[in-house]
Amino acid sequence: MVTAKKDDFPEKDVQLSDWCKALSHPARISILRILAARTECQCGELVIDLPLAQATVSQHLKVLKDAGLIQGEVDGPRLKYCMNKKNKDRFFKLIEQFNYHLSE
Amino acid sequence: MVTAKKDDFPEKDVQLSDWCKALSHPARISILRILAARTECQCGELVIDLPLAQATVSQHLKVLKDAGLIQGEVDGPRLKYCMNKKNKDRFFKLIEQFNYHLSE
DNA sequence: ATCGTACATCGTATATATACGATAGCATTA
DNA sequence: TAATGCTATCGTATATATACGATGTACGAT
Repeated sequence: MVTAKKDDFPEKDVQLSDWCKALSHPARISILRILAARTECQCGELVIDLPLAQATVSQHLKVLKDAGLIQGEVDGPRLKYCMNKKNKDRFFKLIEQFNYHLSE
Repeated sequence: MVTAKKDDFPEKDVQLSDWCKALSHPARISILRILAARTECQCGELVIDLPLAQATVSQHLKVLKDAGLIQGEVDGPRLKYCMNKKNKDRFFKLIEQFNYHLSE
């Protein structure tokens, strides 16, 4: 990329594409499924369930966190992750609008 | 990536992540919007509407085509692109299922 | 104070993605 | 046949993403 052209596009589409990018790896989709099932979860538990090294899982968590789809909470001695429901709902609403717009 | 771990994940999640990846750039979201509005469209028309060079637009079209979200049709002398409605509907169905699964 | 546990971050290797100019292919038109 | 218009592909530069071992950080337990 000589220069990033991404921001020459409508804000809404940039937001939608950013969220889609956050879901563009099956590990991150799996993480969201696991978090939904357990309400909250430590990184270590995810490492057990996923075919990836701890550093890699941590990296995927960062991507989801930066996209605002999950959040980390300090729960006493442990760091627990959980879904950011507000943004999750925003994402699915935006996707639904997009679908509606395409189908008209 | 030393080795791609992608395929160690459930087929359904790989499919969903592939479609999300196809939507992970605002140019491709814009292209889908334009195609939906015009039913069908030539590459050249897209180049006019997007802040990108012709080669780059063609590359984005390839990504969408490879993901199965659009298709090219030879219409007499011209090559016209249009949505692949079947796969588009599959994608939004899968996304909806995913949302349902997360909300449970 | 030391140890162990849990996790983030660093460093690094490699693969993909983004962007564009240049060029090739392939019809239609002159 | 030559010129034109449209688009895919090549070549190339650069930015991001993926993956993991090693290391750093924080803190409760011994």
